Amino acid sequence: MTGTDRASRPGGRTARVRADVLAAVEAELAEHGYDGLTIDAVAARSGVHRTTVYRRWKTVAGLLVDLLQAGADDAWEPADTGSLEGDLIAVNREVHAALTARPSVTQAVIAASFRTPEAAEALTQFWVDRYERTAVVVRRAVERGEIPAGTDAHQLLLTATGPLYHQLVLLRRPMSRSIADQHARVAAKSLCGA
Amino acid sequence: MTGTDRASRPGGRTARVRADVLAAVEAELAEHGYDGLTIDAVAARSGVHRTTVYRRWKTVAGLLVDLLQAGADDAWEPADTGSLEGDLIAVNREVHAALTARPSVTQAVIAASFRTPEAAEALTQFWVDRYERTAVVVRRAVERGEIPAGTDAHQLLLTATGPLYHQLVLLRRPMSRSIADQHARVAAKSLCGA
DNA sequence: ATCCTAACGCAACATTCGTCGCATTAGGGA
DNA sequence: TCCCTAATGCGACGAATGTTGCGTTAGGAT
Repeated sequence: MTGTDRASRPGGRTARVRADVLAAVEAELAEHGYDGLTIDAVAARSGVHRTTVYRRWKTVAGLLVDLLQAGADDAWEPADTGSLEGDLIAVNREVHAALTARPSVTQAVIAASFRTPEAAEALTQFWVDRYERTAVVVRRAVERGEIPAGTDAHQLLLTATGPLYHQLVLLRRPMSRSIADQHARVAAKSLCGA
Repeated sequence: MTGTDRASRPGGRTARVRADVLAAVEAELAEHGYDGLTIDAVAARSGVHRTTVYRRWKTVAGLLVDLLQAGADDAWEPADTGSLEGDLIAVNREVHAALTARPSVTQAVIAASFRTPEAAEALTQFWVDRYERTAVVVRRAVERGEIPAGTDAHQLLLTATGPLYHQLVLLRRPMSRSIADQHARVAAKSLCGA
């Protein structure tokens, strides 16, 4: 026996179908937004049959989850600017760019996460991973002596990014990049009273 | 001529139907959450016919919007504790309670806002109103001399409440009340470097 | 008390959504 | 090259969702 997984065939056609479908998802997303994202429309545009899409991705949210994972940058890491404030500003600018892009895949995935638990779980895992990686900016700040050793990295990052997500995603109001920077500065100085 | 709106009849039966339907919405929400909230189920429970619900509320989101507006407390105003920090802590505790309640009508309406533009608009208006009313805590702090006169109230409130919404709604992770308090304190002291 | 009509109930219809059984195609190993 | 079968295509089906036309009921004004 070979010992490999017998029940999979990720070869040529399967990969091509996946690429076509995900491309169609992105295109439909750009044209009609998340609301107009239908399995039928994706199937029609990609040239793949409805049934195939249903079988492999199950739901609209599943399509977006796959798109999210396909586009996940495994090599991502936060910028190192030399100061906590600079690092947090860089992080906030990335978040700001992702949320104000048109169309925003991030916004679409967030919307999907409110429909099916699978999408919610995938998005949560994505963010857990991202916030864990970003925690290094706090550790570097501790090593530089900018902030005390016991600082809660997640809470600090939440202070920086939370206002952006709330304003741009939930309140659905605009936010300038400079205001986003200011929230990063507030977070960086949030320990001055401690 | 009377000059009143001729095309409306908000009388007895109409009001009763509305009350029954909204009560059914709340009950269904409590039992099955937002996912299990179906127009058919609401109609069946309320004893009102499907068609009537479709005609008056159109969508599931419309039902929640109406529930939100019906439950909007027009007399609401933030607590006055005597200090900016105390006021912000009180605000954050209200937000925390609303988001961690089970079932949370707020969470349900947020989910609905990602489905139809009408729900999104209603929720945005609701929050705009709430944040405007809450701005009085900042004005009081300015009068007491706690913070400078030019302080941006919305930005300050965003610093306090943003992390809560992000953690509890988008990241879908728990947050203790004491951490919520801490975010309020961070916001209150966010101007120490200015 | 009587009339008008907005709002509602009812049933049939149309559409969309998701599933199932079976035939066909095309990787990939022997 | 040949064979096996995973993956896809295809059409039909059932269920859920939303719509329409029409008859009936009950506010509310006269």
